[in-house]
Order: sequence, then C-alpha cells, then structure tokens
Amino acid sequence: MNKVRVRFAPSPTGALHIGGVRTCLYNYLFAKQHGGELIFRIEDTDSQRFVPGAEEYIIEALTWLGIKFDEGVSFGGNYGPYRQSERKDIYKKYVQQLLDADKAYIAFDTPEQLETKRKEVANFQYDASTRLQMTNSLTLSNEEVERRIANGEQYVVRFKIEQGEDVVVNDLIRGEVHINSSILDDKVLYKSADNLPTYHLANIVDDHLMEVSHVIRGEEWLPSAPLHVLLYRAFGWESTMPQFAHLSLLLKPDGNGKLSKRDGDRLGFPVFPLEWHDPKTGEVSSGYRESGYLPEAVINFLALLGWNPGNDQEIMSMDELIRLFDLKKCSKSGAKFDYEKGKHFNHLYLQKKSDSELAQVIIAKLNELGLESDVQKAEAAVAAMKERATFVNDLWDLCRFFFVAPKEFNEKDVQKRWKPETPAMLTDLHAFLQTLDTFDNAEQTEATVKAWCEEKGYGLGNVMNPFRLTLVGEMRGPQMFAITQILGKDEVLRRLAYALETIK
RNA sequence: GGCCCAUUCGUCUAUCGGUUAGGACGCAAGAUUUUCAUUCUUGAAAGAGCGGUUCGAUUCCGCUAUGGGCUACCA
Repeated sequence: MNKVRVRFAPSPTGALHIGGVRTCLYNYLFAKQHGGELIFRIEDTDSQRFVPGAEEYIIEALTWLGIKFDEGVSFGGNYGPYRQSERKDIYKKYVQQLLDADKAYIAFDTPEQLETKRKEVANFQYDASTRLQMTNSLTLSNEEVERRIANGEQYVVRFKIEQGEDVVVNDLIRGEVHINSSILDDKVLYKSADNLPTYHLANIVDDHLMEVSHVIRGEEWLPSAPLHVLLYRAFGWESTMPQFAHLSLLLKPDGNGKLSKRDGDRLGFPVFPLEWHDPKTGEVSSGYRESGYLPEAVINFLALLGWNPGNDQEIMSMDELIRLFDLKKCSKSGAKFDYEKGKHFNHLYLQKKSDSELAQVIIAKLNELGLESDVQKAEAAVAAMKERATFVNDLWDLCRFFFVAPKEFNEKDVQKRWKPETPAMLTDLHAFLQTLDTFDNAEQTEATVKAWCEEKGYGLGNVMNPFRLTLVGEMRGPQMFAITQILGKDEVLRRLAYALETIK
C-alpha cells in the first residue's frame, strides 16, 4: 500500500457535530494504524454559510479529544494552502482544463430560470437530455458566450456527464456500488459569482494534489461518489484515485432521521464536543466537555458507535483503538445515538481517575466559593464519593456536605427519622463522642459507638439515622464513620449541636 | 416521484451455512447496606415478511415491507 494519507475536511459553518467527530476519529485511527498522516482541510467554498469562530472551535474540540493532525490549517505542511478559499487559482486552472477538453461547459441559466424550469417540468434534471435546450456554451455561439462573459454576466461551469455508463464505486465498507451515469445531472463545478468551485470539484482536486490515499466520510456522500469517480477519470487521475469508505450515519435516539443539532437540547444531551455560542443567533448549545465528560470516555463511546473489534471488548484506550480499528468492521447501517450508554462509559472512565486528580475539581470549587481548601480532605471526600459520580460535575454536589455544614434539614427525612426520643439520645451521643480522642480510625470509632449503643440499649438505626441527618442534612451519603473521620471530631460535634438546636 | 444504502433483544452490536443466537447499556428481581447510592447475582428481551439455493439457513440470492441518505450556483 502506498503511504496512507487521509483528511478530515469540515465546512466552517458552525460547531462540529458529534457525527463529524466520529468521522474524524475514524480517519485518525486509520491513519495512525498505518503510520500515515491526517490532514486538516477547511472546505469553505460556500461563502454564504461561513461562520466566524467555527474553524477555531473545531481545532479546539479535536485537541480536547486527543485527536492530532499531522498537517493542515494551523498545523502547517507541504501541500498547502489547506483552506479552500485560498486555493482559487488552483481550481481555476483545473476548471479550464476540463473546459478545454470539452468535458465541461459554461452555463448562463440563472437560479431563477432553473427554479421555474423545475416547477414547469416534473423531475427536471440538467443533463444530456436537457442541456441542449438551455442557455450554455453548447447552445450559444462562441462569440455570444464571450460577449456575455465580457459583459460581466454570471455563469457556472457544469460537468458534462455522458449517459448510459455503469459507474462503479469500490467502497471499503460496502463493496461495489453501481450507478448508471444517466441518473446523474450535469453538476455545477464552479461559480463565477464568487470565483469558487463547488464541493465536488474542490474535493477531487485537493484530494489529488494532497495525495490523499483514502477518503473516509459520511454516508451522505455515497450518492455523489460516482460523480467523483467520473471527475477523477475526466482529469486522467483514475489510477491514483483514493479508496472510498462511506460511514453509516448517526441517527436520532428517538424517531427518525439523522442526528441533528436540535436533537441535543430537545432530548437533553450534548451533540457538540464543546459548548458552542452561535455568533449569529446568540444561541448557546451544551458541550460534552462542559457537561463533565472525560475525553477518553467520549472517544471510546464514539468509536463503538458503528464499529467494534469483533469480540466483546468494549473498553479501549486510544492506543488500543488505533491497534484494533478496522474499516471492514464498520457497520453498514445507521446507529441510533444511545445517550445512556455514553453516560455509562463516562462513569467507568471517571472511576479510573486518581483521587488526587479528581480532588482538583473540589479544590477549584472551594476556591471559587472562597472556602478554605484542604487538599487532604478533598481527596478523602472524593475517595468516599466518586463511585457515585457519572460526570466530573457530579463530584462537587456529592462532596459538598463535607465542606459546607447543613443549615437546613430535609423535611421528609426529619419527619421519618426524627422521633420524640431522638433529641435525648443524640444529646447523650454528643456527650459520649466528646469523650473520644479522635475519629481518625473509622472502624474503631464505629466499634466504639456500636458498643455504646448496645450498652445504652439504643437501637442502632434509632441513633445512626438521625445522626446522619445532623451531619449531612438528609438521608444520603457514605458510611457514617467514613463521614465522621473526614469531618473530624470538632466539626461532628458542632453539627450535632446545631441540629439539636434547630430541628424541632 | 427517481436513485442509492441498510434491516439480529427497547438501544449499540457478535456470529465469516450446522450455536442452548453471545456481550454491553437500559429495564426487572434478589443480595449487600444503620441512609442514599455503589457493587454483585439472577432474569426478561432479537434474526421484518414471503419465496428460493442447500442435507441444513440469522448467515447466500430475489421480491415485499420498513428505516435512512441523496436528488441545490450547501457541504
């Protein structure tokens, strides 16, 4: 196999969709597995849809996820420029080549004229059967064409597709896909209005010039793949044409259709890797990073949506994914996006993090709130609580009570656990705890307190449940004596006393 | 409408003609627990339909149905 060179080539029209992230990931895995290169190209041939900030967003998102490019926009390389809007001269040359070879022609039909044509004629298509009835260089004299251009009349260049040819696309995932060229229309390759090519032309020229070996992209491109094959042929580049692999789409979790930007907010999960502030609408969309996801978890989860290693293994690091990834094992059918499973992966990856690393989240929050930050205590709290957390953001909610004493007590829990005899018992407990030196050994404290309860004839539950209420404020949390150990004697006694004063 | 792609538990999927159709998420039950979780165990849960090919089809072929994509001077 020749040198593997693949590209990820988004349009800067907004935030990078999670499906786009997956496409990029697969390209990355494939490139790394074969010791090849991943190129980052910006396809901004539609000046109308350009959104400022999108390019930076895409780079930041992929960097966060650990996907690295070898060359491209902002990464350098010898095949630039990598932004299509900066390659106008290159495209112009190749369009001319097609024109000279009579494989393309100039057309003056305005969008409005085409629009009315489509309304008049059912299933109208600009192709071999209709092109001779239209206003183009095939029906106009050379002089007339030149006159119109000289007059500044706008035109497009269309690809002249011959009819009746069986075009074969050899897809690495789907096998051979046949399409008859008769159903293809004479695609617009170039627009004089903005001096830019359309996707199809730019794509072929760039992939050829950048020596791309494999085109791994979404299934939405499969119908135009035959057109691309025809273009390679028209340029005489068929022998070096890249191999194609069309990935199945990510579908909405409910109902029908492919996953869209709107689905995230509608169904309550992010569809973007990072939070996105739309500069045009001012709309804010949530992101995986801000929601407390770990990049490793997102990668692992995404990799499995449409691919699997062929066995039961599900947990894989980026390195393992690189080693195991296989285009042939990519599924042909679309995958509904399963948010619950994504959460599960994040939970798993969160558990793998060390206490000291996760404690940083608590420290940051303490600093933010102007509270005293105690690294040891934060680590102990995280150690006690992390297994309950799904997201990084859950950590503070879970650990909060260790650092902020309850001011109020959950009413329902009080009703259920705070019995008439409780104040007397807890007052008694308070006095007893005062006699202990330290709570540093949870097991020992537990044994001591249990023995005391027994001696006093107090039911364990009658003491422990309201005791928990006084320390936590509600009936939740880890083992009681893990709590007392972390809080320490002074704080425990203080909370106990406060609760006895407060709860009526 | 036309063209293309697809179809195994609710969801993601394994199976390269012969299996009690496996795993994971989710769900249910049980165990653990002085609380809430976590965890563990167990369970329910699938080859779209109809025809072929074959000794034998989830697996190969065809049709139908269903889902998806494309059908722009958007990518």
